[in-house]
Amino acid sequence: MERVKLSQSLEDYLEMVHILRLANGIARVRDIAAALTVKMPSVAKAMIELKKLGLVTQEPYCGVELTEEGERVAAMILNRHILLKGFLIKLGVSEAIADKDACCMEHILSAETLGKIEEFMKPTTIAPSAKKAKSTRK
Amino acid sequence: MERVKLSQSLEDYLEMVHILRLANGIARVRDIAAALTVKMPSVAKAMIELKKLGLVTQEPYCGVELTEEGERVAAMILNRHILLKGFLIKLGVSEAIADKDACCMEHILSAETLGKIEEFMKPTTIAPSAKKAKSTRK
DNA sequence: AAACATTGTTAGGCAAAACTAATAAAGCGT
DNA sequence: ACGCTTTATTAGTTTTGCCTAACAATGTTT
Repeated sequence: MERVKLSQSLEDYLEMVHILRLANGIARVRDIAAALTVKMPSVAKAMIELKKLGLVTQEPYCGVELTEEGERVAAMILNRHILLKGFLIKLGVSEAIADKDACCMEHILSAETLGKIEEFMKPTTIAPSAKKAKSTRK
Repeated sequence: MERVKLSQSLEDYLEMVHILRLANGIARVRDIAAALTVKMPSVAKAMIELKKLGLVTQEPYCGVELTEEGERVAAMILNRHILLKGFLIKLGVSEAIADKDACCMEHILSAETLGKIEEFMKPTTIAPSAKKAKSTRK
């Protein structure tokens, strides 16, 4: 259980790889760059880091793939994002802003805070992995 | 109305100057460094930046003072911090973690989200979208 | 007042994360 | 197949924000 500590930036890249693969089946450097509004060389460098960390694989000039571990970590980050976005929307924040703010919050909040938010959301949310599943009826 | 856009780091320094002045009457480089767990040269550099921006003044080898504008900005940041900390505590987060997470959140949340959190914190106000009032009152 | 301790500053280095410019590989279009 | 466009990589620069080490000023002790 190698706990890899990713920078916020690398978390964003990893999450976007996951999202693009879910959406398009493939995560291309071009699209990652566009989605995160950075240039392609920034993506290339980030992918080198993520490869070093064993979270993604990539054959030259091909789409980026996730390793098993990468998939696990990316899903965790994405779940945080979804949780936080839903939370903000529940507070009355508009969807666009909720998405943007969730994207920042997802990298910094402590496990404790995330847990409390999850509790707060329980009645209405699709709990990603309900740890203490109680009245988790949908 | 010169809207100065501070980095998260500079916001932290400015806020800490304010906090130390409120607590001790004076903000010394030594104490700023200790409070933010950085070294003194980092504080010195940050103060140079804040001086350039007209937010603090400092005579060599003396405590750091806030300009009128600096005071205004610092108070705004501190208010955000207090709001967010209270919000997290209301969600059930422990005080120490609430303080730490509030410190991160205060730099990144949009005005809209802050506004909604403010509404949430004063249930006496007219609920804009009356869902189900959270019975989390003390 | 001289020596030492504390506090503050300056100089220089390092790492992260972005950028531009240049190069290389792939994919088409005729 | 040749050239052009798109996509990806590499090299090198910039900015930010931290650090250590060395130096300067201030304060305290005797």
